Amino acid sequence: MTSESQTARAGYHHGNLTEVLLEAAIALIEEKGVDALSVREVAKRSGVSPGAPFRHFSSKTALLTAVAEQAMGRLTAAVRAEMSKAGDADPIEALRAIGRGYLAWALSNPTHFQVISSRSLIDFHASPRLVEENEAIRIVMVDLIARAQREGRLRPGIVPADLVFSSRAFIYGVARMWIDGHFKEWHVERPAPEAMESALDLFIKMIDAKP
Amino acid sequence: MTSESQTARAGYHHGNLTEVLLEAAIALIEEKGVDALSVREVAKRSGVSPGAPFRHFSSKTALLTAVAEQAMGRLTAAVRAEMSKAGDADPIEALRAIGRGYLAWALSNPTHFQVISSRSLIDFHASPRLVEENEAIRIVMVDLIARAQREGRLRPGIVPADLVFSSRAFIYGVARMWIDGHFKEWHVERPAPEAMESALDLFIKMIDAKP
DNA sequence: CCTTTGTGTAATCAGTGATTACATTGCTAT
DNA sequence: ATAGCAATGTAATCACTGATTACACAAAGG
Repeated sequence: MTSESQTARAGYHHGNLTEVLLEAAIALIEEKGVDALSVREVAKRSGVSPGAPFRHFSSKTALLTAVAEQAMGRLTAAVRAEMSKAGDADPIEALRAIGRGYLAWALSNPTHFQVISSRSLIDFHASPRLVEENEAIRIVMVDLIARAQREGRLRPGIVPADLVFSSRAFIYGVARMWIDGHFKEWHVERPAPEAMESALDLFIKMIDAKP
Repeated sequence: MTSESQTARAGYHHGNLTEVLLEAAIALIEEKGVDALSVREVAKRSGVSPGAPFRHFSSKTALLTAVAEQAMGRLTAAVRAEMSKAGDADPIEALRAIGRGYLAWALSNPTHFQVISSRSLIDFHASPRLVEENEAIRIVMVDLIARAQREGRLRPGIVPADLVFSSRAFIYGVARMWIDGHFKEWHVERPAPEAMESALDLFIKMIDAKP
């Protein structure tokens, strides 16, 4: 059992450049930020010539899209994990779990989140995985909100379809304010996790029929 | 009365390059997007050598920060205009006016909005104007929400300070979803202005003590 | 064995932000 | 008026970027 299974570095052919490039890209993004990413640097880190990555990813955008696919998988996993922790007895609590999972993940993986939500760095609609996984979470929200209304758990006067959009907008807004560094300007002094949790709390309180 | 008051193009010295560069930058951003902006192109459009802009803006970031300052002025103007239309009898309605003005402006000036809210394109905290104008609007919100609570117009259980943050997060989330092109994925079929208006409506309904 | 297909290299292109040395201008003080 | 000075524009250049091309090498299959 030789130790070449990880890197698989033959002399000329690299073996599994695709994966290595992805890892290198992620590491680099996490170190220097998304804007400072260059495929040349990724290539250098992978011990390969500057043009090599283009054999595996047709463009820088394609590389970042692949990064986004991996990230999206982790995001939905985090959301689902938080949901199963909450159980599915209470639809409102399930919605809170989604928000919590989403925010917690965005907080822990700012650069990944940035890549996912950008539409100039990646080509979102060119990736079925991205589209489908995003849609899956949306469907879950639609169902939960519909169920919440049926069970009278929703504040009267709220249109379900509008709430789906508004919930997402709210969570996305909180996450992006963090990512974009707006907390300071809005005098959020508490640690980010607490601030997000209490923001989430307020929103849930606002949609809930009764405390 | 010669017609050189606008451009003031002498032979060698340009006269008012600073302003012309700003206008060219804005035009270019509006044409090709923020990412495609280059100071070389700005220089070319202004009929000047590639290095000239750096006499007036120490870096590309500084140029974009200047663009942001101008944009921020227009944003707060739009918000204030909408506020004065609503009058200040009802604090809740004043808050709605802020949200409406903000969203309408973001919708009409997507690229400008993108520049303002970015923290990698511009150096926000290096510009007193940006910081102060942002803070001014925030103070208005703080006051309005405090007043709303005093007058019993706020839904019980809402902490004013939390609502300031959450309101902004919500509005920012809606605006960014639009800017980042997330409406399609979230099945917002209606025209954007309507979608934003009804999202705003829902939020106001949620914070209001009683319809 | 020999061809075909995939993969990496080397060289190169056009375009970028930024810096430097230099040219030109116009204002100000004598 | 004119000498000097500070401001402003130019030209050349640097290191870097994403991307493309022609070519070198290697493994797989007939």
